[in-house]
Amino acid sequence: MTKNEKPIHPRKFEISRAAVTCFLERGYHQTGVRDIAKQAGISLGNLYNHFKGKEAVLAFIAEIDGKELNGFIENLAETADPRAALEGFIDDYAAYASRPENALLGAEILTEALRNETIAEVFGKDRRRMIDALAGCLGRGAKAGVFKPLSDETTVAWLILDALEAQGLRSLSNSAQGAATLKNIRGFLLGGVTP
Amino acid sequence: MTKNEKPIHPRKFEISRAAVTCFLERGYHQTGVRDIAKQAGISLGNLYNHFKGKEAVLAFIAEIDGKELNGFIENLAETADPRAALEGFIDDYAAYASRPENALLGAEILTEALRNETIAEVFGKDRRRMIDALAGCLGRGAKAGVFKPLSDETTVAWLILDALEAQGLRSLSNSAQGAATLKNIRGFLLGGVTP
DNA sequence: ATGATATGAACGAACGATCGTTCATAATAT
DNA sequence: ATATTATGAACGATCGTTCGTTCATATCAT
Repeated sequence: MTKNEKPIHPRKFEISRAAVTCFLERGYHQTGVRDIAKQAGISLGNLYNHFKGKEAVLAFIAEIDGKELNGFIENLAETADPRAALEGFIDDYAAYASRPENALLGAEILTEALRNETIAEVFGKDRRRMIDALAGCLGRGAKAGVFKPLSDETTVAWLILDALEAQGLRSLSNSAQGAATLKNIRGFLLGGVTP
Repeated sequence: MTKNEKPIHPRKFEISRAAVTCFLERGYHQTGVRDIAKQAGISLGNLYNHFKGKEAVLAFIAEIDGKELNGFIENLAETADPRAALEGFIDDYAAYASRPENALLGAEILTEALRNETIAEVFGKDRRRMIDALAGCLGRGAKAGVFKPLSDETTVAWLILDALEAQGLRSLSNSAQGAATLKNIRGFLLGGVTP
């Protein structure tokens, strides 16, 4: 299934990178296809040779973005010590979520996903996998006795993700004292799972 | 300051209610002024007799929305027992945040606030007041010994708000088992502040 | 090697629709 | 009569998309 697809044209990535730049600057709906083409340095018509339309560009971006989560998923699954895995995840994902591109683009994709089923599907897929990996880590930790038993690991996993992402979004305007705040969030979350 | 302003024309509220309906259905940027006027049952031109423009409509909505938080703020400030205040807040705000109008409109306003300074200001004001009230509640509780001392009450206040709002947003697509999930969130949050 | 044919990337004019806003004017109320 | 409230045509701009076309390169037959 991974080999019978023809390789993706490099231009497609160039266009999607240009689109990201535009979406970050002005937002998805405020960005026109002409803006993307201009930013990519190509013609309007050529953009449509690589993408079915504007929505397809966002879907492609969301897909790439989703794949970026694989690193987190692997770390959660492969780190033997659940506590080390969780602490590592919190730090790494906090750093990821507070990078302006990720924070802004994530918000953009999330709000679009609220009304766009296509985007919702692409967006939700890897995200769901990450929640499962995080919940799995919590479950293993509870079984090993390093975490307190939780009645619903998935809910706590979402809560952790929510806290980190919301903080990342907030750090856009409050660029100061992000590190101190993160330390407090980390402390609260870890305190909540420690027996 | 509250009396030297002329009373707000009832039509203005009608228009803003119509706009809310449209924004919920299609989103802010996807909604045209004609949509709002039609939904309100008035002419296009007349809308501009009551609002300076489209953005002013959203700002008005954000302002009204912000005032809706006053009830929560008062409860947090006036309830003598900090624990009762916090528990009441979690339940009430969870119910508030999971109502589709509030969840969707909140997301809409938040993303717009990311790039629109006018909206950001209107949106952030009462929100900041609520965080302060919540943090104050946590502080009083810690002093009274019913909560554990927190190194930064404001950060925990944001975390509580984030968890409830994100869950509200999630309940839009996952309309089932919202009550059970909320109970788990509540448990985790309360566990985190209990000595 | 040479010419014929096929491929697909690139272009930008043009389309119809819709956008937010303005404005001259009509209706209504005081 | 004088404001106030209402109307919808009209404006210029921009929207996402389609279209016919060009052109360099690749494939193939001879």
